Amino acid sequence: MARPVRSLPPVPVGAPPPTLADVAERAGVSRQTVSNAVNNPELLRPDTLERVQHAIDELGYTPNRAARNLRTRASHLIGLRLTPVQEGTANATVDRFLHSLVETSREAGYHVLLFTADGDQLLTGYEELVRSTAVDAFVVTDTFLGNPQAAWLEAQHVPFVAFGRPWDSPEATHAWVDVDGGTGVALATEHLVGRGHERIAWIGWRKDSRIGEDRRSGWARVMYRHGLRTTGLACRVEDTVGSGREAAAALLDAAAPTGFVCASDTLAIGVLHTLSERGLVAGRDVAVVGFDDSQVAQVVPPGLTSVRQPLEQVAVEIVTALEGLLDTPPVRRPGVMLDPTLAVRGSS
Amino acid sequence: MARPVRSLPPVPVGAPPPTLADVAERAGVSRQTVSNAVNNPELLRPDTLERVQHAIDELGYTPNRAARNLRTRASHLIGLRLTPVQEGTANATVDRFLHSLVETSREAGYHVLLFTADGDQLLTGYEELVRSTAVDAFVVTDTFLGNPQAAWLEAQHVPFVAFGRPWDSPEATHAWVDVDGGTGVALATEHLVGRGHERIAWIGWRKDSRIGEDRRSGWARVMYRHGLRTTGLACRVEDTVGSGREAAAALLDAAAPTGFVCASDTLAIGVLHTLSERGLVAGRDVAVVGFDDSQVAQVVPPGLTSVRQPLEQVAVEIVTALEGLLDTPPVRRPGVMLDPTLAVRGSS
DNA sequence: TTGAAAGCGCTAACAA
DNA sequence: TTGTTAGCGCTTTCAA
Repeated sequence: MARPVRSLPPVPVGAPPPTLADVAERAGVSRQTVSNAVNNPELLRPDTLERVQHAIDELGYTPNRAARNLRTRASHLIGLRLTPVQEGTANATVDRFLHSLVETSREAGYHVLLFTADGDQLLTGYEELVRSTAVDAFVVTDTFLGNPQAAWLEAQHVPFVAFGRPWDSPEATHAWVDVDGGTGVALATEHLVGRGHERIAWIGWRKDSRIGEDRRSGWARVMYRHGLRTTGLACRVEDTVGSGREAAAALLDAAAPTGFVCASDTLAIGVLHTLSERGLVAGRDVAVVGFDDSQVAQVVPPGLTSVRQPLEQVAVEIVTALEGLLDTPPVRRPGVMLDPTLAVRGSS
Repeated sequence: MARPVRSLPPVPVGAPPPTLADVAERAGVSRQTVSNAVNNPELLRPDTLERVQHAIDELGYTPNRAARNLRTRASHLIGLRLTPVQEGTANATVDRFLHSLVETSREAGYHVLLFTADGDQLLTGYEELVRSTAVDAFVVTDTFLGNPQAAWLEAQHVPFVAFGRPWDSPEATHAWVDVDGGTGVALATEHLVGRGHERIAWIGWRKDSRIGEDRRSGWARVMYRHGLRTTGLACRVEDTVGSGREAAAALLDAAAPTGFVCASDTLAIGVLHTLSERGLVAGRDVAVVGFDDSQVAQVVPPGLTSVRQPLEQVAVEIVTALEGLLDTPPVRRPGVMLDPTLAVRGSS
């Protein structure tokens, strides 16, 4: 034991935690009154409440979760599937989002329970948690690729909120929160235009990516608005550093853009690779903007300008929606769309 | 509903999940027999087991967690405090570790529950979960800075496994798993020596960081072994990109090292900054090695050689230790030390 | 405003 | 090998 511990609880070490009955006996009231003191304090006479509260503090009582869950048929747990880590990319919004979600959830009285499930096991993962009543609701994060989770959960009447629009099913009525990628990219493009760039290239994802096309629209919109040429300045590739690198090389050769706006930091890093291979300096010779404001964007020299999603706010909106769904009666909210910001750094 | 859902469960939508009693009735056995079929199948006669199993499958029965938890006084949940995200650094091992931990835990029948707690609230966060019997055990990740969690948990007899040695309390007897940073850095230094470098600098953390000093020892050891000079080639700074950048500049001016070994990818990125400012090319003019094999190391041009912790293996060892602790009677294992590997990339 | 009774779904201990 | 009984700790319902 390295150093003195401040907040030693009144509970004797090793002994089972005190129960409602212990508190009741100590306070000289019935168990029910203690329960009310905890859950409906307004029902008690002030002096009784204080007496009970005192006993609770003395004993260090905290309601037993399992018992409460069994009785109320709720776990106060929110399930979140952890998506596989993509190594070799700059995609790392999970960390920031997760932290915000956990923090916001706690303020609402919920904890976050993680699980993994891929491929064929995907639905099974959700199903198991639903059937064992392990969680009250889910936060779903992969809303593209016609993901079956949302559909399944909706069909099962399991409460959930999606981070991401229901791209493939506009008729879906579930709660969702998303960030307007098109606006983010427009912000980025506008930023480059403001810096005097006229040949601004777009490196995005394959055409079947709805998110990619949405982001691309932000670039196209701003280019049109300023009467700037877009032909020959866009290309769509896979989301890897290598693809970004190759795309940048091809675009530089064919159209000599002075700025690049990319659908992801991963692609933008690819552009940086090409620049450094050609002895070009990002920010001085060619401007580059990424998307996600990853750690990579923050630390790579000379700093990668990037579109930043307001993940903290996303978490707040998600939890708010979740609270609504878990209310009795449930309150359904429409989708919530948030605007990203632009983190400007050396690369532009 | 975008597309057809494959695995519709037999449970009618909206209806409460089936209970043990439902299965018992359907199979024509007692509730206890169903319970045994689930938990101690070897007690049943094969034909009874099959009949019960059939009923379970038909009804899509999964034991209610709350009820089981209440009865067994266990939650099958493992608590993990999510440490704050450090923006502007390359420290992002959390993602990889978390994923491995969740996956390994599941195989052992556990789920991971996240919580946040900082500063004064630190112990309260743990305490609340302990008192409400929300989790069976914890995984503790910040074992430096004389962290009070481990001491508190140990004093409370709460099962936990630490990722990280008990640096500040060698007398501690709790279970831990750690990665040998010194060996990792030795690996890195040896790698540079093998490439013909003789003036290899060390950029580490402040002297009061036990982890930092441990990593440094790997560098010193290899340098001595090869009879290479270390004086004037080491410095200790804060773990930020800026500090790494400044340290690299100072070292280059004073001792003209041809290689840098750093205590973190964050510091190594700082070195890359200095190199690019001076028109030096990492990997060609000066070699750089980081620590953690972060996403940043993986994608930054020209690729940052870095010491990689075997986080998947760490998770496995942690869960194994946890299973031991939660066994009856508990099985205490000594600390487990794992060796890192070196991910070689363009920077060396 | 407080208390008594019942039961959520499960499993440990015992009995048959 | 299977069934019966009891009770984990809590909250809902109803009565005092």
